Amino acid sequence: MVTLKDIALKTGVSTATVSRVLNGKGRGRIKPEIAHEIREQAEAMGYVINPIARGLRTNRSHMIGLIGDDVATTPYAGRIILGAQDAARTFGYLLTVVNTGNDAELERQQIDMLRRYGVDGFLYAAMYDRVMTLPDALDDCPTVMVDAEDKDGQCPSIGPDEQGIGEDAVARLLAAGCRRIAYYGSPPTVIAQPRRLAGYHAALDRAGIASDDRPVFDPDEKVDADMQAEALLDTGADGVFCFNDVRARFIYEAAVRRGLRIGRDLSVVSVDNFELLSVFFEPRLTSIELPHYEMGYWGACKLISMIEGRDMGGALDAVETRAVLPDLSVDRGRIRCAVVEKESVAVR
Amino acid sequence: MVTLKDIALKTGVSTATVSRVLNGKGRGRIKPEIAHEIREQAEAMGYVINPIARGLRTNRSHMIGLIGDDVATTPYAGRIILGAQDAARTFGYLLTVVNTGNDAELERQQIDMLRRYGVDGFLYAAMYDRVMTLPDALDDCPTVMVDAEDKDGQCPSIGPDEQGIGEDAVARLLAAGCRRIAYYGSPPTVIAQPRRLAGYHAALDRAGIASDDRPVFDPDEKVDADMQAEALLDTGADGVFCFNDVRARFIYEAAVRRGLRIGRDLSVVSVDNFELLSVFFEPRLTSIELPHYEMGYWGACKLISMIEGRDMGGALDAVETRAVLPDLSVDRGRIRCAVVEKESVAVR
DNA sequence: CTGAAAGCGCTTACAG
DNA sequence: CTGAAAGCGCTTACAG
Repeated sequence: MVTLKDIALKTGVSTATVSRVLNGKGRGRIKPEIAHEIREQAEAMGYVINPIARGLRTNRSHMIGLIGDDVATTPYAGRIILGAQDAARTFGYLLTVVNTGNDAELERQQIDMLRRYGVDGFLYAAMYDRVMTLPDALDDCPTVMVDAEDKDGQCPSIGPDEQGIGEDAVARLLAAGCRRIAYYGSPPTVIAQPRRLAGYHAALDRAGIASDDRPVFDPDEKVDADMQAEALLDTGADGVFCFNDVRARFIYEAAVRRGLRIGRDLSVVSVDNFELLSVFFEPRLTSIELPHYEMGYWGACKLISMIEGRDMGGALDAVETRAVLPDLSVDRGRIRCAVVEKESVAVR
Repeated sequence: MVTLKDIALKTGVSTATVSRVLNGKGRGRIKPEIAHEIREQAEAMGYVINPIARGLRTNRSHMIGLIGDDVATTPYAGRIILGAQDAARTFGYLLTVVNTGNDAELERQQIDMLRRYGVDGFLYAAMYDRVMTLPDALDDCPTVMVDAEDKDGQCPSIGPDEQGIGEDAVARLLAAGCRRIAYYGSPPTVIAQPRRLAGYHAALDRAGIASDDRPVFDPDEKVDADMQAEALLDTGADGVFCFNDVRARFIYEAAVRRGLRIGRDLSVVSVDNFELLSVFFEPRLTSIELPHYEMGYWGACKLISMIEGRDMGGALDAVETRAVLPDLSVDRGRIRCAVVEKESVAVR
C-alpha cells in the first residue's frame, strides 16, 4: 500500500502538503507546479487513500448502513440494495447491509455495531410500502427511510406513488377500450391497497365511468382465491387491474377455464413485474414495476446530501431508470412508477 | 464515546494496561485485582472498542466482504447473506455485501474498494451452484466460495450435495410406493442437472428398478413446457422428481388437465421450496430446500477460521438448520439437503 | 505558500 | 506486573 508519506518522500514535500493537494484543499495555497508534481506521482505510484485512517482523524467513515427488516426472504430487497450501492459508489461511499429479521433487539445490536464502525448515516428500509417509526438508536444520526413513510414526519422518506399506480393502470385499460374495469385488490392492512383503490376511482371518475361499472374485490383470507377470480369474471369485466402478479395469475386461470382469451377478450394490468413468475403468464403480463432500484438510489443520494450538507442531485440525472425520480429537496418523496408493456392488454 | 484513555484515567493505570486486560492478554501478567477493577469500570462506563482505531494499528478490520454476481434479482441471495451475517456477528465481524452484476470491471472496482477498507477476507458467492474461477484481485486474500466450486481447486468452497438431492427425492418417492418414477430435469448447462440425474439413477439402481421404468425429460428450450409435462405424464409415471418448483408447476397443471390427483394418483417431489410460489400449489408441494442460509453460515465460519488461524467450528453446533453442515476441516464441502415434507407425495 | 506537530483510539515491542 | 513510547495513515490548526 502506497501511503501519503511515500509520496511526500518522493516529491520532497511534507505529508501535510500532499494531503492538501490530494484533497483539493490546495487551491491558491500551494504552488501549482508542486501540486501538479504531487498529483503525477500519486497517480504513478498508484496511491489510493486509506479511508480507515482518514476516518479515524475526521470522524467520517464514508460508509453508510442499510437496515432492512427482511432482506432475506423478500424478492425486492436486492434491487433496493443495488440502487443504494450504485449511488453510494458514485460518491465514494461503501454500503453495508444488515438484516434485522423484525427483531428489535437484533436491530438495536446491529445499529450499534454499525455505529461503532462509524457509519455516517443510515437507510432504514421496509420491504413493502408502509408507515414506520424510526428506532431510537437512529434518532441522532442522518437517516432516510426507503419504501416507507415516517409516522412522525421527521425523517425524509421515499416510496412508490401508490395512487399513481391505480391511475396509470386504469388509464392503460381505458385506452385499450375497456369500459367495465374491475379491481382485484389486497387486504387493506397494507397502505398500498387504499391508495391504489383511490387511484382506480380517480381515473374512472375522470373517464365518467358509472359506479355500477366498478367491481371491486378485496381478497378475503377465508375465500379461496380461485373462487374470487371466478366471481370477478362473473361481473362481466372486460379489464382487470390486479394488486400484484400473484393475483393476476388467478385471473389467468379463471379466464382459461371459461375460454376467455387474455389480451383479446379480457385485458389485465398488474403490479410487481416479477421476473420469477413470468414463465406462468401466456400471453405475457403487462405489469407496473415498483421502483425499488430507484428508491434505493434516491435514498442514498438524499442521505449523502444530508451528510455532506450539499446537494448531490446531479447524480439523479446520470441514472437510467424507468421511473422519474423527484429531486433531492423533497422530504417525503413518492415515485411515479413505470408501466411495463407486455401483451395482456387488448390491442385497440 | 468512551475510550481506553477514559478508563485508564478513571482506574489510574495506563492505556496499555487497560488494552491488555480488555483483550485478554493480561493472563498472569496483570494483577488480578487491577484487571478486575478495569473490567468493572469498562462495563460501568459502557466502553465498546473502536474497531476502526484497532484496525489501523493491527491491520485487521474485522470486516469481511461478500461478493455476489447477482444479489439483486435472485431470490436466493438473501438467505446466503443472512447466514453469512449471522456467523459474522457471532465472531464480532461485520459483513459487507457488494453486487457486481456479472461485470468484471465493476467486480474489480468493488474488490479494490473493500480492500481499501481493509476487509480481512472474502466470500465469493454464486447465485446458483457452479464451477468458477477466483478473480485475480482475490488471489492473495483469504477467500471462500459459496454455492460454487473452484475450478483450480485452490479456494475452499461450499455447495449443496446435488447427487444427494437426487437420491433423497427418489428415495422419498420409492418409500411412497412409486414404481415408475420420472425425472423432469433442466438444461445440462447447470452442474446440478447431471449430478441430480446421477443421484436419481443411483437410487433407482439400489431399488432394482429397471431402466425401462426411468423416464427422463430434459427441458428443451424449443419445446413448450406444457407439452413436455404432458409427454412426461404419458409415460404412465406414478412419481415425478422435478428439478425445481417452476417445473413442478407444469406437472401440476398437466395433472389437473387429465384429472390426476396429486398426492394420491401421482406423487411429486421438487427442489427449491420457494415461498413465493407456494400459493400456486394445491396440495402443497414437497420440495427439497437448497441450503443457502447454511452455505452462507458455513462459508463465513470457514473464512473466519482461515483469518484467525484457528478452528471456529464450535459455531456450527449452535446454529439451527434443517441441513447438516460439514465440519470446518473440509475444503470442498457439499451439504446434504433437507426434504421439506408437504402433501404432494402419496400416503402409502 | 509550506512544514512541524499534535492527535484520532488503539496495540505492542521494549524496558524496567 | 506495569508504563512510556512509538506508530498505524491520515488531517488540520498553528506558526512562519
